[in-house]
Amino acid sequence: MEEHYHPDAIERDAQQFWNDHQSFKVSVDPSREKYYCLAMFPYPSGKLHMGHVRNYTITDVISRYQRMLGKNVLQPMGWDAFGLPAENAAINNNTAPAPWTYSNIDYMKGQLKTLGFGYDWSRELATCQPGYYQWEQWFFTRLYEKGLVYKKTSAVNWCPNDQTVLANEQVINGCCWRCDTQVERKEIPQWFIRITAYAEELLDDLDKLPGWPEQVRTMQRNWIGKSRGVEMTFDLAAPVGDIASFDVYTTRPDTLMGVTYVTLAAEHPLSLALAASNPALQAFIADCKKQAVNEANMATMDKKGMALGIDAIHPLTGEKVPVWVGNYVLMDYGTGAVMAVPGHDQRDWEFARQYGLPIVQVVAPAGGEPCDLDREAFVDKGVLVNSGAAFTEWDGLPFDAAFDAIANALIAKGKGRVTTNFRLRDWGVSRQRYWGAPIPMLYRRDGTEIPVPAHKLPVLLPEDVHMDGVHSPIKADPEWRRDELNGEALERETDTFDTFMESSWYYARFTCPDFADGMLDKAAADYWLPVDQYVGGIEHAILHLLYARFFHKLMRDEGLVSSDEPFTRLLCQGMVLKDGAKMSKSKGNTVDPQSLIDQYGADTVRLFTMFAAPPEQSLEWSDEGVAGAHRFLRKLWRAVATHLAKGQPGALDPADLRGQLRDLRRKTHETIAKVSNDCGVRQTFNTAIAAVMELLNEVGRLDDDSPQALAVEREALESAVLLLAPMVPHICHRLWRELGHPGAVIDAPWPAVDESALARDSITLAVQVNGKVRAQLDVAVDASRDDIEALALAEPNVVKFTAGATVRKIILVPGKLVNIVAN
RNA sequence: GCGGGUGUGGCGAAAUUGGUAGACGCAUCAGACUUAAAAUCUGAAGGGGGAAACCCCGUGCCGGUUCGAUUCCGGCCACCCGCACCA
Repeated sequence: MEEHYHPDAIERDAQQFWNDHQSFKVSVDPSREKYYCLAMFPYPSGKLHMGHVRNYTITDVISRYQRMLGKNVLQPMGWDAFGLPAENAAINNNTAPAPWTYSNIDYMKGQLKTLGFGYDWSRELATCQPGYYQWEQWFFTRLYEKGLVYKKTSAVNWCPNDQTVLANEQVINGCCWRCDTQVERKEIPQWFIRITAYAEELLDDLDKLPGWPEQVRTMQRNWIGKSRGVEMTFDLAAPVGDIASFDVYTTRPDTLMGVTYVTLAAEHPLSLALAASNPALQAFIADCKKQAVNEANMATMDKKGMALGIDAIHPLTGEKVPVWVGNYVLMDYGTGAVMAVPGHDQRDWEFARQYGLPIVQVVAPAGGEPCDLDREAFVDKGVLVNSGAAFTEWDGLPFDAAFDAIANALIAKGKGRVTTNFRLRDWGVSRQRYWGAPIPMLYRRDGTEIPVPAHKLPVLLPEDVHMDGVHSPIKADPEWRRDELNGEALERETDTFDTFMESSWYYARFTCPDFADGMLDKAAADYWLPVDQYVGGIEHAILHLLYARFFHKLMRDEGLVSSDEPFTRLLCQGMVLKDGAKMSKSKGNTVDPQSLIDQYGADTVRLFTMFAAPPEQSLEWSDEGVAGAHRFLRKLWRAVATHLAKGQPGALDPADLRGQLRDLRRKTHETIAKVSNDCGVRQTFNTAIAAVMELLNEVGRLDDDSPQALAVEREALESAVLLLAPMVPHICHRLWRELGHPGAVIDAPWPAVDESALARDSITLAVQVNGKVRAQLDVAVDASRDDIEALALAEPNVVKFTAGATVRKIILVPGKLVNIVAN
């Protein structure tokens, strides 16, 4: 065996072997247990960054570990190929999005190969291929026929100078990123999918996902935001045109008696009706529109309002309350109108203070603590006070009783009803951009729509286009827009799908990427789905993962898949940081994976990535740490080479081991047990690697060249190679061969723990006095409680700290410690 | 603003069910080998005190529960992620 570790040749050879043997190509095999391991597929942005490397290394380690457990492992890879950056890159590089995207895919695929990931490349797909998006278009028309798709007007960011729609990302400080013009909100017709029809199931089924991080389930629960509340009608004191009333929704009907005004959205029909004859109001509404469509902005901006000069009738008291318009009420949410209770809502309180509106208290702390509404609103649930002269019997009611009493009073008057409300809104899938899947809809002259029939699919996106930097080429092309059906001239929809559409079902298409007769091949999908382990960034905790869960249920209801949920286990990896900040081009703190692979080899990069932090935590990049990982691989190589140079080991006789040989064999099996648990259960690969490092340190301390010692050392080194094989597969591929095995290490079984090797004669206990460690005590493993207590009390340092005190009790934690409580 | 998370040596981290805080690695220092360097190996090391044995302090901050808290509870602070058209 060569004395020195040369990763370039070793890695080339191992990759050649896997390629020659088609090692990772898999097919349906009902006789074997399947394991589908999937990383969130990349956007082909140009080249791999460290976040990709981390994501795919974690996934590859899990895949290879599961393979060693004997499973039929599917690990595919593909490209989330549509999206905004391609349009910008095409403009900057004077090319079109398609060639830019395909060339990036080509380059990044080469990089993935040099990292040695075990993908079944025969299943590669890119979402910009017609063979992929045609099924998405077909599925959308199915949803349309089922009534799960509809069109409505909705707000977008509009640059009045460029006359174009902007993504949130393209709005910088409220202005267009190209021309710095102040962005406006504009209502345009767009397609929506009724995710709210599945809100209840999406919420309930979170309980069926014990393999997901609790934090992600909590985030999704809060995002869906199921609430029980009351929808009620406020009549106007005098009708405005044909508008005589409007509805509001509240989760706090207990505070209804504290309503001192109501606030409408700028786009509310009532606001618009009044604006027709009110130039000041027109100006205010126009001003309200001068802001981006972004909830974070909405929540943090200065609240502004204007009195509409009309009154509404409180549905219970019959009193008049003024109607206002406010910039913070959005037409998209709820009914576009809110009842204001400044005494018990902090936002309303601030608004009331600013405009001199009355603040009244109708809820008091249940425990009678003081609260001062001059300082802030009292927003907690409490008991009713001052709740109207006609309803004094409500005073003193706690929240639940107050909710029911007031809801019932509204119901009795025909002014309201109890409803379940979701914060979740329907999914707007229209994008006014070119580089996406065309939405398969056709329009008649009268504006009515027809879904594109299946035989006319796919609606192809032309790839040979010129980007002018502002407008979508398919919107600008009258030829492309023209279509016909049965002799009737029709116009095509020119909006494209949100790219979340493609990423919502790619995991299912990977089971049958070339299936030409439908969206999914049922046999393949039923065998491989659901995905056993999904791995990706925490930034996808809500949107992507919720849409994919939704799509899975839609596909189930179409009879395409048989499970309720797409991803059994989810691992959200942390970010890669450098100098404490997220690695990003804009911060200029990126590390190019390629240069590290060239310098140290893929195994070093993989090892450092897995060793530096547990997968769910952020990972602080360290060039010195990478060098350290490389050093460890050299040490592993040298350990095997040195061992082999000592000659053939004898036959291992486990029953006859003594002293350091028995200790080393125990360490070997303790390490197998720990690494198995760390990889298979805890998914803490950093501690798994640390355990193998400890084992190798012990091997280095062995000073015995007897045939029996070589046998123990052989077992330790072979175990180390097997345990590290998922993480550093190239070097382990070679070392396994050097150790004399004819088969490849990828096909070797995961090592088993010999329980008998773990046995000990004695153990060391910590002895505490009042919780502080005062001594260490070696005792026989079978020592009795009495013996241990006597030995502990006799320890000199224990005697010193218990002198003059009475021993109150002695706590014994078996195998760990003794705590003597004395005072 | 709302929702979720994180906080432990000079640094990345470990402590798996409430049980010896700092495993493993990086950086540092000392020693061995070497003409020298690199590489490699050995050792030291949380802070403070002490010749040593050993003692005191210490897991963002304040408080609580417990024989015992990095771990559980309450309140704060700082930073990070998401907020529906970035992917």
